[in-house]
Amino acid sequence: MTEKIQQAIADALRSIYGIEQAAAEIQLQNTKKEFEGNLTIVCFPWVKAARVKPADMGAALGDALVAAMPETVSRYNVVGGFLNLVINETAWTERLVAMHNSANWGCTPVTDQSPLVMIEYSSPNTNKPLHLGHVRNNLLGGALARIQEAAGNRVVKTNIVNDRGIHICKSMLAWLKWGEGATPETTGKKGDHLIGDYYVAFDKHYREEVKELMAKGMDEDTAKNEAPLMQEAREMLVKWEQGDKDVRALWQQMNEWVYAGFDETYKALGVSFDKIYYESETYLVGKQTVMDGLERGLFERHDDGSVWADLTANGLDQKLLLRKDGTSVYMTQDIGTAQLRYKDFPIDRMIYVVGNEQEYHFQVLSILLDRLGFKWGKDLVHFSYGMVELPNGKMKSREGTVVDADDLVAQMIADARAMSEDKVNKLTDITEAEAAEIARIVGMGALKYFILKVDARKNMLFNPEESIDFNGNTGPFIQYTYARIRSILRKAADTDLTAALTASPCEKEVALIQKIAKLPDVVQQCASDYNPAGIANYAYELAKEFNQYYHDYSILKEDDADVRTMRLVLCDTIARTIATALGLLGIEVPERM
RNA sequence: GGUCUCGUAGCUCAGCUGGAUAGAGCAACGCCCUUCUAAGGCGUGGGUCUUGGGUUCGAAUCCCAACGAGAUCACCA
Repeated sequence: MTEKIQQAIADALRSIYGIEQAAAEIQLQNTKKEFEGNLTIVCFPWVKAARVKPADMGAALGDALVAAMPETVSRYNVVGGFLNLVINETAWTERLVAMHNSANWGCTPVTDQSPLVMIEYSSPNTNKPLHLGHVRNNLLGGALARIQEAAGNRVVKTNIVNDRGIHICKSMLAWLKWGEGATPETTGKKGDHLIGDYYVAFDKHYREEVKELMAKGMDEDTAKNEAPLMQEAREMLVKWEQGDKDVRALWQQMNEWVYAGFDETYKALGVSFDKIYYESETYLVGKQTVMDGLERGLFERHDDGSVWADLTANGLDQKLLLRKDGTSVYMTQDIGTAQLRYKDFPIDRMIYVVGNEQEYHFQVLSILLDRLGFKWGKDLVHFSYGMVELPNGKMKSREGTVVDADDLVAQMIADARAMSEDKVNKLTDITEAEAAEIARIVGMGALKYFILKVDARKNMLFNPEESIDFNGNTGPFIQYTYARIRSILRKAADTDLTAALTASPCEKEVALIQKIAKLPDVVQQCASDYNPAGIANYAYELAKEFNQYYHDYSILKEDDADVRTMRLVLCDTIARTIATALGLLGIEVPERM
């Protein structure tokens, strides 16, 4: 419909004023509520070329449109340079039916020919449990993946697990020293939390050692370097690299505990991956790739044996790729991971979901991958998101000011449960299992929406003192709207919603139809902007608009059967649209709540 | 110091490639449940869109500068 109107305007501009204007670029916006009409065309862009007054142009275009497509444009009005079109009610009915019948409403089908987009997200270290920052990463990554897929891309979700390095050795060492053989089974702790405890223990003892050494007159840097615990950790890392049997066995064991813990958290968050890479498997590939690049003359070796990339041509500095002892750095590992991935998948576009503190890293990685010949390297996307801050600053694991992911999830679900039991008209005829499931869906909905509704680039504030809301602009508000509609539809289960609609929508209903109709555009836009928050905002606006309608209009009690059916179709389409939008964010919808 | 983000109501945030009188939620106050689910709806109050220039029919939006907040510029990952 919009395409036809755009074309008609382009035709009118040409025939009346001799202005050539590409139809697709003509902006049609929804008319503001204060004015009569549904769609608005802004005439200002052409008045100069046409040498007429804005209002005269509006009238001329309005006349032309009514003449050209009377079945769609029933009338118009002009305010200043704004041409407001009133679209025929039957056109809206047709629009509604088309959306209602659309099998996968709002989403573009994916084929074998669709571009392959790989999304890396989560990427945890295996020495401590996940916290709120990881939650943001995981939720954003999952949402991006779903949105890309809805926009018609093949999507591969990957995770690169940082399972090796000095930080793992710290946990291992502490466990050996003070763990007394503790396991998740003997302690009843989740594996990731157990290991995290030893990471903290290491740090505590280590700091004591440093303090003692400094008391003996050693300067801080030397003390940090020479503290016995740190030396032991380093020795352990060397042994690990050498493949020492005992160290590797312990490493394996502890990682398994951590993975079991992560799996629980991932499951609770509704996060999954198609392919998981481990740094212990990619870092050697990275070294090899760098060595190959060195041979091809892409990099250079310094006198001390270290290998560097010269980025001065790109306006950057030199970047180390291999230390003089031949060991790899962060960048080397990311190159190796890229190499493996490229071997595994025909990647067209790569998206890294990583915090904004690593913007420089990805700027460099992009240059290096491009230089190495990865076709997607140059245009790799660093989806850079802001930090989650607490009222008194950033989260710091060492200072214990972290919001633990598992605690938060449990708290949200408990809050949701309490909330539903406080309700005035709470559900009484449900089983314990149903109540628990609703609390899970609603609690997680509140958490996910809270995080995803804000622009990912911005730092966001989380105040643990104030629990996440369930009223207002929240996930539960939207879920509640869905549940209300489902309740109506259950009561009208005997109505045939596929029958031809004869009733026309009223003004408020037209506004809702216009809102629903935007879903495909919103999905496309949010996919190309990498903007999950746009989906959240859309879902909220739709839910809010529906709630007003729900308050003012009766659906089941409408006497006119034709109108009633039309309203049911509208409700059904809105429910599906809400479910789709929330689904893209990884938020489930309850049938009742 | 260089680079990159961000600055909108008391608080947390929307405002898409410039469009009509800048919007929500929370918090405060006042209404609305014998009526399809009150996790809802309606209303009141609350703003020099950090500041100053520029671009033009029109700027919260684009450009420049200043101020303020954050990130980054490691042989840490």
